[in-house]
Amino acid sequence: MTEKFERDLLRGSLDLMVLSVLADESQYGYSIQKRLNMASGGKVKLPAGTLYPLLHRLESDKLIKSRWDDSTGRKRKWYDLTTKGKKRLAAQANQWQQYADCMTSLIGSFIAKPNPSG
Amino acid sequence: MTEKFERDLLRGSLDLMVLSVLADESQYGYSIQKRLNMASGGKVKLPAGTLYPLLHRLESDKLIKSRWDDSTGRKRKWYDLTTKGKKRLAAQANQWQQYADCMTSLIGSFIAKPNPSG
DNA sequence: CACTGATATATCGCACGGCTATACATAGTT
DNA sequence: AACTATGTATAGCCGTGCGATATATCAGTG
Repeated sequence: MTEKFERDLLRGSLDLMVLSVLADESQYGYSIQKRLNMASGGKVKLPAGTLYPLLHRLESDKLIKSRWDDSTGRKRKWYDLTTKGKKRLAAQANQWQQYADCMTSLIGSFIAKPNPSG
Repeated sequence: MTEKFERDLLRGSLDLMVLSVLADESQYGYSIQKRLNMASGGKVKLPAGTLYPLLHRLESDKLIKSRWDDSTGRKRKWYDLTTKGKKRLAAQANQWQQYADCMTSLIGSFIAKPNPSG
């Protein structure tokens, strides 16, 4: 039943989502994909064609850093937040909250007119 | 002090904002621009190059309909929600709320770890 | 051994939409 | 005349989510 969110809705918040997951602990691409899917109740289904370019972008922006590791049997590229990434995460989270509050009040002020009859 | 929201953050919700404003009463482009700016506390500053193409898109999608009127002295293009637009507005508002709730819990679950020490 | 499906990463190129720049017209003020 | 606010419009740039595609390993099954 759970539908995917529309692409435009995700735009601008995918970075924040990925940064958030990495705040918890080291992750590799595939695990990020699974965790976001789980944590969102199946609403966030990041295709590989979205995820990997995104990770490359975050890394080139020095927000995350990577290391290859195959000591666990599987060859995986692990990611961690940099100091810059942690700051960005805090800023983005704060900014998103402001945005969400703004949207909610905006929608409410025009749609949900107070009902005078109780 | 009030900063503009980033473009990617707005993406996917601008339609909803405009639809919301029109739910209140008939508006023309310029008035929509001003009302969104006021209602958001200066956070939403829609450039004309964003607003008018957006309105044209909504109209070609039959979500709003327009009429020119210069009886008030100024030549303005007034917009109203269509029936389809009202349905879309309700659906979009609902979808946005789900998305916002999801994002909030998602961010919270990874960042704000519960503090065991109280 | 062959086949299937999950795991794991990567890139190409399309589609879409917000925004800058630019344009044009009218009304009111200095 | 000049300037500002009002009012609408379009061309083209640019970033990014995504489908399609490619490649490789591992586990389980027939």
